[in-house]
Formats: sequence, C-alpha cells, structure tokens
Amino acid sequence: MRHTRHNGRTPCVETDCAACPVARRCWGDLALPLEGVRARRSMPLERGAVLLHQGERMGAVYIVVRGCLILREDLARGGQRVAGLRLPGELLGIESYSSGAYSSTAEAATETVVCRLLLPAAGSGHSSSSLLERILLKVAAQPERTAAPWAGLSALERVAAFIENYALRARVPRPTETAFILPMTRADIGSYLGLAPETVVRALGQLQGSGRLSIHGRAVRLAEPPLECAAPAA
Amino acid sequence: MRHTRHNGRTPCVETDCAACPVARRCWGDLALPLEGVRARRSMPLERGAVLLHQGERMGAVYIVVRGCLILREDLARGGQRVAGLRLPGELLGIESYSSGAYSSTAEAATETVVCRLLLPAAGSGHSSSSLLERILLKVAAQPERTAAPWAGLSALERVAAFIENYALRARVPRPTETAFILPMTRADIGSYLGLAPETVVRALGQLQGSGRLSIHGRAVRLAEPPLECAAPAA
DNA sequence: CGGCCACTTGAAAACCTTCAACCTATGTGG
DNA sequence: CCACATAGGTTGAAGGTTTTCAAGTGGCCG
Repeated sequence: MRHTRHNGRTPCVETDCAACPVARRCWGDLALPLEGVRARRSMPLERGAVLLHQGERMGAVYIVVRGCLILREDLARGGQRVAGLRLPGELLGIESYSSGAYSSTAEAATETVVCRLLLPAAGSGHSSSSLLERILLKVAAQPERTAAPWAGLSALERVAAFIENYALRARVPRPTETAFILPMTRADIGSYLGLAPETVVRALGQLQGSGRLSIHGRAVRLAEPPLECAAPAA
Repeated sequence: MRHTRHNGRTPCVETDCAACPVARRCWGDLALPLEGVRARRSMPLERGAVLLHQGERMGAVYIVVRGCLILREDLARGGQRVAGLRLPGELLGIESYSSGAYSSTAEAATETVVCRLLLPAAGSGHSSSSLLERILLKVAAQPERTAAPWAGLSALERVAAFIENYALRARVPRPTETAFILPMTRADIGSYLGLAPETVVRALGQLQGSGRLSIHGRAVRLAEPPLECAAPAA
C-alpha cells in the first residue's frame, strides 16, 4: 500500500480494495473475494470540477465513493443535455471500454471522491477472473439502476419518480424522516427528464401541494418511502 | 460438437463460438480469441413466441443471432410498455445477472434465432478470463447502443431518431437504397418512445412529407444515411 | 451596490393525447 | 365464396399538458 497523498478522511492511496474499510459501499456484500481488485483513490473533487471530458480518449474506469457526478452530453445537433448521474458505488467510463472515448463529460455536482480502478489492458488475456467477474456483475446491474423508470409518464410523475429513484440510489437512510439535498439545479433535473425547468418547478410545487413530498430549495423530504422497484443490490 | 436438433440453415447445436461460421455477427472483429466461449443455438422462434417472461428466475444469457426481440415490461402502476429491442449481436438477460429475475418479457417480433451462452456459475472463480472479458466488452458497449438518443426531443425527431438508430443497429446494408422492414406496430413504436400510436402515424407522415424518409406500411427507406453517432462497434 | 445565477410565477402558444370514426388486410366459419 | 370478426393503420377535431416568453424575486459575491 503506497501512499501518494493524504487528506484526513480521504487518503489518496493506491491499494487493494480488500484492505479498504469502506469497500462494502463500492462492492456490496463481500461474498466474492476482493483480492486482486486494486484502485487508487482521488483527492476530493470540489463542486463544478470536471473529472473527464466527452471525446477524451478513455483512460480509466472510475467508481464513485462519495458525492455525485453529473454526466453532460453535447448533442450532435447542438445543445447539451444531462445524460445521467453517478452516485456512490456506481461505475463511470466503462461504457467507453469498446468505443475508446468518453461519451459524456463528468462533473462533480457536489464534493466528490472517486477511485480509479486499475484494470489490466483489454485483450491482454492476463486479467484476473475475480476482478472481471465483479465488474461484470456491476456493469450488468447498472443499467437497471440507472435506466429511466419515468419513460412515458407525465411531467409530475417523472419528477416524483426521479426523486424517489435518487433517494434509493443515494441510499438516503430514512428519506421520510430526514431531508436530503438534491445536488442539481432545476434546469439540470429538467434536462435529465426531458422537461423545461419551469415544468420541474411547477411539478415540485404540485407534489408538495398534494403531500407527496416537501421541498425547500434543494432539500427534499419524502412522504412515503420509495418502493424498492430497482436498485437494491450491487 | 454435439447436435441436438437440425433445421436447415440453423442447426441447433452446442458448440464453441470459435467454430461458428457467423461468429463475427455476434462477436465483432475477432481480435480476441473466441476459445472457451460456448453457446447453444435455438430453433427459430416464430413471430409472437415468447423466449422468457418477466419475473421468471434468470436461467441464461442469450445473444440474438437473427431477427428481433421486443422487450415488454409490466409496470407496477398497471399497464405495459415496450422497454427495448434486441437485434443481432445484442445480449439479453445479462441485466438480471445480479437481481436474479428477468426484468422484462422477451417476445420475437419476427422469426428470430438466439444462442444461449453457457456461462460458468457466478462466483465460482473458475471462469475463463477470455469469456468474461468478451462479455464485459459487450455489456459495457450495449447501453450506448441501446440508450435512448431521443430523450428530450420532439415527437417528430424522436421517431426519426428511432428509425435511424434501428437501421444502424440492424445493420441495414444500404438504408438509402433498399427498404427495410420495421418489425413493430405503430403502437409498439409509440410505447417505446413514450408517444401515442396516432402521434407516430402523424410523425411518419410528416417525415415522409418533408422527404426525410419514405414509408409504406412497415417498409422504410431513408433519404440520408444515419450518422454513426452510436453503435458502430461491438 | 450591481451583477449574476437559480428559482419562481403568469399568460399565451405550441404540442401531444384522447376520442371517435373509418379504412384495409387478413383470417375464420358457414 | 361470402359474411363476419379482428387487428393494425389512418384521419379529424377537441381538450389537456407542456413549452415558451416575459417578468420578477432572492441569495451570493466581487
């Protein structure tokens, strides 16, 4: 374990995940051995910092440890959209494994720590089965966690579904008792959901009016716990 | 190579993909060795046949060889939606690798042949690195091919983007010269895109009127070749 | 203080859905 | 062969939802 830098609670070390005290947050239950999974923890990225750019040659796969990354995509037809979020335990960059270039820009929505996974070169044939199997599990599970459960819903339901999905993925402890912070602007939420920012504002107002949640600025508290329709495992 | 059944052009055999004459369609360029990747080809599924049901215990991962599978999802709030398509070379069922149950019902939209991949048990630690690496590559690439490039677009643009994306994924040879068949009803397309079937009809009419494509029933011909914005590799 | 950014609100316009009717092709039973 | 039923497709008009435009508020920071 070679220390490269230090920062209080988030030492920047290159280490085996098996030795990490918070490996469970990344890898879920530890039924599979973690030996051979090596990673290098980053310094905290402050809000607004960009971890990687769309189009950049893919250099690494990251896993989010703490905070939140927002994925922005420049569209061919001009303009930008929010293509996704990455919350603790989720992978970033693996979707570029075959295309070779990152498909979106990843920006810290709040103070964020990531680990850079140390992967063997593709095609080398020297990969550790254990590592590959763990990653495959995560990659396979990710679309289900990440996929839009709000397709074909009304604006109101979309916003509600988004917030409940966020609470699940962010593992908010007791979302009906404690308020949590949405780390995005109304415009970002709108872009992500395919809605105008004003529509997000009005939908939040209606949801609050009907008692499904309460919201003050970016602080939300849910009235009912979200169904574990997706995102329990991994 | 053990024959289990036979049917003209689609013998139902359990074999090593390295020995399959059309392995390139499934696995792309053959830079990585295919040794150790074993699969069992199915009999052709006729239109309407169901390969697997939502909620069913996950028993296998399939790869589409020919035809098209349509993924239908029963929603918690009642009703159904088309959650996706699977075209030749695309994987099916891997997203249930961690949840353990299929998340949607897969129905043949046209005569379809699949191969059941013979995977080692998860967590066994006896997996072939070569197989895992190939599958990881495919799984990583799939969201990019499959993700909705029409989020936040108007109905017209959504329908256009869908058809172009379909032509790319289906590898239609010269989509501007030869017509190809969309293997879905207007209602299915609408469900997939989050639009009413009538809206799909009207959008197709407008696209034809403006010369972006021509359509007769389910046969489409494009005016301009789709940009290879996604889905070139894998 | 002034500027900027996120957020909010209202009113008009654009868009999409819904409803209802009708059409066409296909398949079935008499 | 015809009558009938069914499913997919198409069209028009009405109504609802969402977007757009415009204006205004409040917080934060130089």
